[in-house]
Amino acid sequence: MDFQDTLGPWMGKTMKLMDIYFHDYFKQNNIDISKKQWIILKVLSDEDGRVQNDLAFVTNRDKTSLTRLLSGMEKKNLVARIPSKLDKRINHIHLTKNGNLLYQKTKPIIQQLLNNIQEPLTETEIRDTIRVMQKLKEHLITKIDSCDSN
Amino acid sequence: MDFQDTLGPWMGKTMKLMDIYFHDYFKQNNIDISKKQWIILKVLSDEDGRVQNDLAFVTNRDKTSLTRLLSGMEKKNLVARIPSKLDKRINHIHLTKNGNLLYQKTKPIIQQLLNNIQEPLTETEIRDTIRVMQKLKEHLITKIDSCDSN
DNA sequence: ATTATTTAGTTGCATATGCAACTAAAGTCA
DNA sequence: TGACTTTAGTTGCATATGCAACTAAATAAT
Repeated sequence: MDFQDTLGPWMGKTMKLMDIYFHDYFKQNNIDISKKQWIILKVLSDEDGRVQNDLAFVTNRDKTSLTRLLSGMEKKNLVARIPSKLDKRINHIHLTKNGNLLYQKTKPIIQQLLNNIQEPLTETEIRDTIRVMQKLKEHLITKIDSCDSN
Repeated sequence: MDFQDTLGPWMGKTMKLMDIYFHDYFKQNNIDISKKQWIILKVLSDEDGRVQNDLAFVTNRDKTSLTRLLSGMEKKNLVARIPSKLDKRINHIHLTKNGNLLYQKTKPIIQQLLNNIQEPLTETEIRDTIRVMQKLKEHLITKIDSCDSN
């Protein structure tokens, strides 16, 4: 089996183009954040005040990576770290007024963006492909877990 | 349309797990290179002595990123930059003996790895999903090009 | 109660990435 | 031939990532 005929490289190239398109689209609309920062805004908009560690988990990111991502966003006044009074180790992460405004501004733009990206695909193609991704993801999780114990 | 129901995030999560599995598998077999470095070895093994800029293009990478990736690989004595005598701006990138040995060592491991990853998928699922990726990729290329001219 | 362990978060180090600005070598054109 | 443009590659700066090692706080164990 040749590497080029497997899913990995095709997914990689396509993801890269999606990221570039995402970035360009934001830039054209004067939205000055990265995709990764946007995802944090989205997660917080769905549920504000999440615990930092939790936020790292749901965004599939090492906690050290999140630490620095949030530091950048704090500098831009998009989010705030609020230490819990019950457990002094914990930070709750909150959207600032500024961060929320920016997120609201991105909402219609993201809708257009998602439509544009998936435009050439049928409903069935999208659904089937997502199902394949889910199957592959579950499979990889079991593979990776079983490696840990070796 | 909700972001979570689109292809992007599913592809992102799955790719991340594939990268982790790739990394772990190499580590278990005492192969001390990253996936990105491995791809360079593979491309050079298929066609040695490629021009540096060319190598950046086929690996979907900014030339500055490749500059530093190659510098790291040169330090590890995996590849060598050979300046062209016909055009003094150009470097031809060659596998070293050491780099080639390492690549040969990875070949059977990569075969197992690719089999393991795609194990739960049928031939049809793989083929259809690659076809969707290709369609999406072509679509994004036209989208991104048309943005440039705006 | 005091020690040991776990948990949340940060910092140091190494890798990887892209944009902008740069150098040097070729190519163009007038 | 001399000035303009293009091309290949590098360097500075900013962002992002993960592993290992660390601090401080909370739990568990004895």
